[in-house]
Formats: sequence, C-alpha cells, structure tokens
Amino acid sequence: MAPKNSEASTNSKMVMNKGAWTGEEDRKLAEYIEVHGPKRWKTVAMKAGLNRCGKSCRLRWLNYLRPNIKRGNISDEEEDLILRLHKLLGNRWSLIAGRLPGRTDNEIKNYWNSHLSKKINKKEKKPAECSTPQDSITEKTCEAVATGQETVEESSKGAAIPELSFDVNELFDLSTQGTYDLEWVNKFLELDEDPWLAVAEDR
DNA sequence: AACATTTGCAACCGCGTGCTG
DNA sequence: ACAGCACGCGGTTGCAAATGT
Repeated sequence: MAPKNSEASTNSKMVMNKGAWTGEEDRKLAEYIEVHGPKRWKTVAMKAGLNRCGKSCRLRWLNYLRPNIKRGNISDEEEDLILRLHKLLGNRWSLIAGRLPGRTDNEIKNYWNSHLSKKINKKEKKPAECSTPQDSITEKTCEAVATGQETVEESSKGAAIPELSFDVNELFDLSTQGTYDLEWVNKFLELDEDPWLAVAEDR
C-alpha cells in the first residue's frame, strides 16, 4: 500500500501520521527498539522520532518488525490448528496466535475472516458432499467444526470463552495427530508467553 | 480496454484490564 | 481507595490488488 499521510508530520498542529508505514519509519522504530526494547510505546514513538501514536508503533512492531515473524503461507497444519483452537476458544485471537510460533493475532484474525469462516460456511451448507478420503486435515477439521453442536457463529459472537461443554478428546480425535496431539492441547493453556517478550522484559 | 465488484490484509478505534503513584 | 496511564485485545474500516463482466 502506498503511504497516504506521510506529509502529516509537516503540519504545525502535530497531527499524528496514520495509514501505511514507510520504510524509513520502520527503520527508525526497529533501531530504537533494538536499543531500548519494546515497552513504553508512547515514549518509543516520541524518542524514535516517529510522528505516530504509541499504539500504532506497538502494532507495527508486533505484526511486522518483531524477530521471527512468519508472513503468509499458512500451512495445512497451522490452518488445522487454528480451526481447532477457534472451536475451543472462540475469537480469542491472541491466545490462538500464542500457540502458533511466529504468527500474530492480527494475521490469524484476518486469515480466519477471509479464508476459514468462508470454508466453514461452505461446509455447513453441504457437509456431505465435501468429504472424500483425499481430503486434507483442514477439510476434515472444517467439517468437524461446521457440523459440531456448537456453531462457529455462536462462539464468535461473545467475547467470553465458549463453554467447554464438548469433549475435548472428541474434538481432537481426528485422523492426523502429528505435532498437535492431545497432550499438547491439555498443556496449552498453561504455557508461558512469547519467549522473545520475556527476553525484552529483562533488558 | 474499461469499468465494477470482490478479496485480502494492514492499520485504526474503542474498550477493558492491570499497574503505579 | 482512587485516578491516570499504558498495554493488550477484538472488531471494524479503508484501500490496493485481483478478478469478473
């Protein structure tokens, strides 16, 4: 996207920049955080010489500049995991993203809204037609989610975690276990947060 | 080729929560 | 106990790119 508001900084009323980030802004932000760490975002914005609000800086850092960020190419396994976790947690994007190393809540949320929600709607409309032995794990998971007792729409409406009225073992009892097995699921709520942020805290 | 529509995603906004003085 | 601030989250918007007509 082309920057639209980069001229805002020249305004004498100090109107904050909005819209797409420029390469120069990214560089300033990354350099400042490299030295001082990702905290006190209001200060970061000012000290880094960015005519941006702290919120904007934080978002840019978390979603794009942070080390070890993965961009695009969400694998079948990741997609499958997103589906399962969404079934379990609802629209708790940060929690879901926390279980997908290198992925951000914003990316997961966007991916859900633009890809997975449509897939699931499709499955809800015609669940019988779509299931073939060749289906990928995500296809199967989509169908499991779409045909489950609790619909995705219901779990998406409220901010609260949907009631765990279903059997977790049943939910995860799909043909492919791989990395995302039951033991992992049972532990996932207890795991600590992003190790990089923990390092940043120590600075 | 030109225009209209849809899609994908980066970024913003408002609100809730936790921390600090 | 309270107010103010900073942070984090989820919902929503805006717009470029892709696709359709």
